[in-house]
Amino acid sequence: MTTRKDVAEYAGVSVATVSNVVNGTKFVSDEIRAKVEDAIRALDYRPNMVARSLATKETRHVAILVDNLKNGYYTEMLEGAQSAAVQYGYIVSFILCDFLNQGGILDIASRGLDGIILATVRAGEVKAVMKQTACMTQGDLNVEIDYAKGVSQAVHSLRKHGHSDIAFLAGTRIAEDGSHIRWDCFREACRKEGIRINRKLIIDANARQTTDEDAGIEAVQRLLATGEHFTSVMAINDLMAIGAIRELERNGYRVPEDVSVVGCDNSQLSKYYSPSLSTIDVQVFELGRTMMHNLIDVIRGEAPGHKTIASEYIERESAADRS
Amino acid sequence: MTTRKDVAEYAGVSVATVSNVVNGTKFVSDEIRAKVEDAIRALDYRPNMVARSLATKETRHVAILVDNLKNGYYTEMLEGAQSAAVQYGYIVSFILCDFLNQGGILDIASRGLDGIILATVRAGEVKAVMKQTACMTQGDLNVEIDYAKGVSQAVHSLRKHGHSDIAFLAGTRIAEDGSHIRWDCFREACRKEGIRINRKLIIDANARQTTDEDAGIEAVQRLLATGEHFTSVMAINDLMAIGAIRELERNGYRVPEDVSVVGCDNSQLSKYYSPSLSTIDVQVFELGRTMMHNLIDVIRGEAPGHKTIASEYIERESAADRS
DNA sequence: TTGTAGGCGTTATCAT
DNA sequence: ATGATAACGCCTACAA
Repeated sequence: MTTRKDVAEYAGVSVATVSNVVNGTKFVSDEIRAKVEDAIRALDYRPNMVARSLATKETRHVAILVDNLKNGYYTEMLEGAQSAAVQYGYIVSFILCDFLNQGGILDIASRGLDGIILATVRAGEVKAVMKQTACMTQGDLNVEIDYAKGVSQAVHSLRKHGHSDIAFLAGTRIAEDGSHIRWDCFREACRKEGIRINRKLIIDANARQTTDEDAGIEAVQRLLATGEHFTSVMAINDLMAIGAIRELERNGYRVPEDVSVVGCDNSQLSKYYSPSLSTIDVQVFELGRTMMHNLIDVIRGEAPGHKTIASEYIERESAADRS
Repeated sequence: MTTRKDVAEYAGVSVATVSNVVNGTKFVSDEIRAKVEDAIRALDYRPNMVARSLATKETRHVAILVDNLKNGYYTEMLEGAQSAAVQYGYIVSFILCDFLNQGGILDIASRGLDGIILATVRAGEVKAVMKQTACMTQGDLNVEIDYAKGVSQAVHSLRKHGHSDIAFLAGTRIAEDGSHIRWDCFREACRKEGIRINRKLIIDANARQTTDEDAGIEAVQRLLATGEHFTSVMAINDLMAIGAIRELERNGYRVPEDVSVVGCDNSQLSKYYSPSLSTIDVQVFELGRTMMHNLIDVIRGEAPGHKTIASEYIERESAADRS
């Protein structure tokens, strides 16, 4: 491995000068700069990031902590995050929450990461332990998702399809992962559209810890048990929506002929499921990109700008006029 | 940040001794060891990985290079890889091929990564450039996938369902991503089952560069154009299979009543698609886990053991007796 | 404008 | 069984 010293000797200058041309730290005369650059080329020199990190306390290495990679939401966010990171010369590691327990946290603390994005329900838990590194959630990074637009488009569309009795499947993590925002948006959208919300059609806080397909099934069971009248269902995410459809069909309801169903996230599934799922698309790639962008701002001591991520209702087969 | 020197002073020993108890490098008397351990606890000392890396030339930081994260195949592999890495104290970064062009390669070369797993079609391209780091493909790491089992189970099942005219949608990257292995397995399976392969039903090397849903659609169009008789279709992956189903249905064929369709990969989609897709499950998590395990072996100078990853046919709705 | 030298936190080689 | 101390490759005052 060729070091900066090699380059200095080859070019007949001091190591400091090499540093200065590599980093542009100080002004270097054109003549010497050329000599150094030639030497760098000739020796195929590449600065050693590890040594640089030791000296500067800056690794240009960040991480993003996610619950899992099965959910397209997270992977798209990772892609977005990487797209921003690479632009600034940062390398990004992913960390799965599951492995955090296995002694992982402490290990991470010693790696000198410049920052960590916490894209997990367990953000608080992590923050409490990791004092060494800047651990930032979506909120800390000053980026928010404008669910209002997509949700209100969805509610508007449902109303135009003749639905006024809308059930809402909220899932359980209502306070932690931002789904309460969707609920707020839903309420607001109904108000705007002049739709009266029937409290009994709000299926809230179920027993299970996740908002997956089974949660959707269970929610519909509880919904049907109420005996209340409804013609459409909005779910907190696509998986719950799919579970809902499945359970509705099992009970003899046709979707969308009898009941319209709307999900949230525009996951890959929603497009391929049958009936294809009407859902709310959130620009998750952009979300990831912005979070990383802002994290790097924070690392550099700048205040992160505020950004709002757009959402949009996408209508597919699962929502339509009642037949 | 508390350093080793702080610990040494606090415990009244030398820095070298602290190292020895931290790393277990040399024998340390119980008495002194206890003092050091107390100091470590009292000062909440954590060794600095960056400094350690500079001294040892070992970062315990690896990367895995993937084409994208949209494909569940890759994300499951990442999860598997991480599960092994964390066990040995390695942190893993992911790198998307797309961002490699944007000056990324050189940046990576200087980070002192201990190793990189190349899970991409463009492996050769990368290997040529990255001489600094150990770049290893699945083959280099001595792990292979036993497609034969799953494929032969599938063919066997199709035969029992009364299918003997099986079309095979091969896609285009037949030489690069291991799909030719599936083709070999298919041939072998047919031989074992006594099924004669009709060459005209092998839809090979299409114009497009990808093996996605559209490729499946196009393949079926070409298949139908041959005018040959067939009652079932095997596709190189799930997305192509779904495209195939779509195009078959558009042409008035019912799946599985008229034509049975089998995919490959057991992606999340295959379970949710309607009709749910019969497919071949490959233990991709285990694949990722083993690759990382073997990579770490290589890093440590040991020869990676050979491992075969299992595959298994999973029958769902899309394959059945002809009606 | 360029060079010198001390320090970043560890490891590892020698002495003791 | 411990302790000094020179690397590791780079950055950065401070000198020249």
